[in-house]
Amino acid sequence: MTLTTAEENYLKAIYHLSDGGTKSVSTNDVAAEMKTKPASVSDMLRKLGDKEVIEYRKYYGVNITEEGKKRALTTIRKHRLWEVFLVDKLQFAWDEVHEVAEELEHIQSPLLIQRLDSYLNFPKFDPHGDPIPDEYGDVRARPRLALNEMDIDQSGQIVAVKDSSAAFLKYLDKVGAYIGARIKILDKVEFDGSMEILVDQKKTLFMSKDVAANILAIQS
Amino acid sequence: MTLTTAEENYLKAIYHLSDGGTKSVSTNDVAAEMKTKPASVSDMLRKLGDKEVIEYRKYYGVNITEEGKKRALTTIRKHRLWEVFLVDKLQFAWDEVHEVAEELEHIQSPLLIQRLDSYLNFPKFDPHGDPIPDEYGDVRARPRLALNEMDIDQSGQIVAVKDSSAAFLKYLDKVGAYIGARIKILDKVEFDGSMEILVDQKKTLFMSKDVAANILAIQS
DNA sequence: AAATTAATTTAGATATAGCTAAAAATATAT
DNA sequence: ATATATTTTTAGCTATATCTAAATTAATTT
Repeated sequence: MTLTTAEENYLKAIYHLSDGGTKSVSTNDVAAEMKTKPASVSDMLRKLGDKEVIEYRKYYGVNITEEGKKRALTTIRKHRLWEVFLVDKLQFAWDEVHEVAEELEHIQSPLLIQRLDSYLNFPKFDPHGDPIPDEYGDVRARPRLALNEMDIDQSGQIVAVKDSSAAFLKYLDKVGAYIGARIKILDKVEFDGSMEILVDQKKTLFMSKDVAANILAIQS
Repeated sequence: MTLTTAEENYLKAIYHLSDGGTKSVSTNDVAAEMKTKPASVSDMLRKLGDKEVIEYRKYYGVNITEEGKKRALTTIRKHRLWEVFLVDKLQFAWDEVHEVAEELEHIQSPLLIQRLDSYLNFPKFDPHGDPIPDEYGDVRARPRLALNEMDIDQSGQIVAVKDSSAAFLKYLDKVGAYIGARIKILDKVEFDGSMEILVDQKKTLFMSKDVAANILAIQS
């Protein structure tokens, strides 16, 4: 059973909204995520239900099935591998890759993805720090915490952002923070939660608690 | 004015059938090329005419416009660059790339193509030996001749095939001929036109005139 | 428990891209 | 010049994916 591009996009949205299939999702939430109307969503849910990638009970929202989860993870895997390709090989900035990857993820060729994975050296994370599911849909997430949750003198590496709006990504770029940067917490101001952070052992950065809360790191 | 994937495919077919825009093309020919019905083609020609990429006079076939030529060449450029990527970087065989490139060519991102071109070192020919149009649609074809048109003792390099059916490509692979192979004509049999050819200064190949006529080379 | 509000579905549109069958236009043969 | 054959177009239908407006169901108040 093949899915159209539109169906794949809906399924991916449902997978994300359901936190990886752990909770059910409402028609309205899907409509908001897909930037479309609830009426269009109802139609699509019926179709996805017929194809047995979701379980659909009218008026009571949807749950993703095991088959649906597998399909969604394949699409996510393809999206993230293409993002790695664009950044590592074609010198795209990490805030420029999303739209193109959104198109590339729908190319149908298991061989292509297998070869791409190998060509990129089997990366485990995309340029935003999100984990890349393996061929079987297994994901190894690493424990991440926001910078404002780290203590003074702790060191680590930036691996992701919570807010991936273009505005925020541009700001990070400007101040010299990036995915992969090694960081150390130099100081935390009790009063407002703002922080002083050492980046790559040379640059010192001041940031508000709001900014710090949107940057995720792994400890080292 | 953007074209849909289907429109891009029709335009590409019309470009090829018209020999690069030098002659007009009939509805029936387009239908045969696109493996669809003439009725469907009529509809599409009206649409492409409205978008001014072809000039369409009912019952008298179509001519591609300058704008249409530019669009078709962009699609061809993308297709061929992706083919180079698949063969050079992802170890695809040259007879496996067509279908995937047929999908990849529709990805919309001028930046992507510019970067891909640079990443591949601005290749001038695809893995089948066909020329890759530059950003402005310029194509530099090199004079090619079929092996059966070459004389004894002439040397050259295989750059393309006329018959690119899977069967023929597989046969070439099997006997050790490939795009890029250096060749030398050792002997030609008057009686049936069959030939003896030295490949890469080591392997000797016997081939019928029919096979030789389907392999194109440049002289050196 | 009835009324109101919110969420969701259905009904009836539109646009794209295809199809078949019938009609119309062009080309060819007698 | 007329008849026949070929080519092409039109008309009307199907499927996907969207929409708006109306109807229905579920949830919340009073």
